[in-house]
Amino acid sequence: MGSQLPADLYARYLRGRGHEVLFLCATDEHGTPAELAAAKAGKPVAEYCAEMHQVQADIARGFRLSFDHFGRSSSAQNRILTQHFALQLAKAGLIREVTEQQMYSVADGRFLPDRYIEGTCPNCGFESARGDQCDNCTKQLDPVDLINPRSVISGSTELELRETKHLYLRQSDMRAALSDWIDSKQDWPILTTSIAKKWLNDGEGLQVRGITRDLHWGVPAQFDGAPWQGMDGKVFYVWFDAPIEYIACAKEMTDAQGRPDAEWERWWRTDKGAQDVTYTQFMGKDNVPFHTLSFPVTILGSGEPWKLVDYIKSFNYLNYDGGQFSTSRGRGVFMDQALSLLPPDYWRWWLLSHAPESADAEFTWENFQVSVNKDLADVLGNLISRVTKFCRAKFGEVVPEGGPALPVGADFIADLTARVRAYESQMEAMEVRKAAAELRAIWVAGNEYLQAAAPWTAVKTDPAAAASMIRMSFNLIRIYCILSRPFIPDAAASTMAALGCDDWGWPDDVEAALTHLGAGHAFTTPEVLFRKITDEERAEWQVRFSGTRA
RNA sequence: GGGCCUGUAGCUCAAUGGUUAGAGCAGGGCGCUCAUAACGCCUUGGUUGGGGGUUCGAGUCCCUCCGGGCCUACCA
Repeated sequence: MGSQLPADLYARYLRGRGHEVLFLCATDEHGTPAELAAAKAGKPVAEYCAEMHQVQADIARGFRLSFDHFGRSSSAQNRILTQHFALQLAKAGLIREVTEQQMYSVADGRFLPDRYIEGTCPNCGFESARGDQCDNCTKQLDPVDLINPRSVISGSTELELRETKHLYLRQSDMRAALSDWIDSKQDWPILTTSIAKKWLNDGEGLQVRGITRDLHWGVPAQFDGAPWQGMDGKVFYVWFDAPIEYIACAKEMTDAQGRPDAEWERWWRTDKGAQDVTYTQFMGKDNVPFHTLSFPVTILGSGEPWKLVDYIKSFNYLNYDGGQFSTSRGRGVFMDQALSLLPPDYWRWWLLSHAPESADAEFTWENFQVSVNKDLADVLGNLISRVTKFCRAKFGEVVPEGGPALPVGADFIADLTARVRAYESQMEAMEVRKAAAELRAIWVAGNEYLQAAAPWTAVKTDPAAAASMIRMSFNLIRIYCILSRPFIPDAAASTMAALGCDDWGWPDDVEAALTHLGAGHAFTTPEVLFRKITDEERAEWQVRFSGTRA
């Protein structure tokens, strides 16, 4: 959710500005964790993943994520495309077969990744050291170093080294091309490029990497036309097939709609219309290496004209009240629970205005309460309330007529225009926090205006002047709906509906937009747009989601 | 161990090497009465983690120490 919300914000903004947008997201369904979770739930892995996808889809809908398609990496489209890329990479000489020894758990009937093996650290004697590293003394380990090794999955000590064959991607052959490409991206976030450069240059540089695993669940690595033999029962590594799903996802969409391949290819093939596409990816920092290096190797190495990413926006982590979110400990409020407490706009606003762009961010209930109550209820919600209720009381539920067309001077319009342009700049730069701050300042400007104009005073002596002020205030609210829609789509839509308007045209010309709704236009006075979070609720939630110390 | 990020007001965060380090919230004062006990104006508050250096000038660059975080290639 941390990176999906900013992606949704950006997609909605671009649509609002009239751009054609294809916003894709998918569940990554392969890998050891998915297999184990399914086994734990006592379900076939395919069934389990289908259920999980549905859960994620419901959450996405609940948060109003405006995906054009929400795909699955286990789709037939992705299987075909993943195998296609593997074949292309093999033809380009970028894949090699390696036979190696790996730990096999007889009881579990599977090879175990290093992390799934525990034992006593030969260095410090810590009894729960993992196969890759000891959490106690931080020493790097190899599973064969462990004393009394056992499977994390079953606890079985019946482990043995077995020979197994895997495909390796010769990423190192592409090092120079990747390095040039990364260096050309001067405007990427430091977080993105620093992670990429670290992997490119550290130690011996970018290394040949295994792209298959000994699993039952995944895209089969052995298929018709595969130039390698003896890979039965092997699947591609999740991080080989998952990014390819970005592409396959578009085909899932057009297939589902019964539309031709040309319609997804124009987004993805630079020889079929994608040369004017701007491709932006949003992700948490843990995913950066796969998007800056391994996926580009797949794309570039294929020798085919696939669209390469133009901008990668990466985020740090969101922590919960002094520590990490923890599913097992019930620490933290999770996305499905969040929606049962409050509507999506409340969460969107907080999560976006506090997006962990420069450093890890922290969620606290106090901070959340203050943000929602102050920004949404007091500044924006109350502004809409005071304008509509004043109008209803003095002029009825129509935009009033009379007075000057615009009751403000050029300086007011210039100032508001400057703020709108600044907001656009921040949104285009994907500076999420700064955009939120600018939007809030634009809301505040509405309250400042009302205070200075004081239509409640003017109405006593010069009703026409007051009418003009209120008329402009309605138009200000309409502008706020348009500007705010990427952040708080539900509130924007309900307010726009209350205004009896469905023209979401972007206020390129702020002055013109301030007279868009004319006298006589009927409206309905909206109910409380954002209710406040009470101290009692906050206290209760704080306790409910504090978790149990393990 | 190595690499990267980070440390700025009570809290959350800003500040292309360039006036006196700024916002929001919290605190204090005043105003307003249309509004969701809301809004507006003014205001208190800083040895920019410590120390050293470069520079006409350092929150920003360099060194060092301290604290927090991430990564280190079979977790994904």
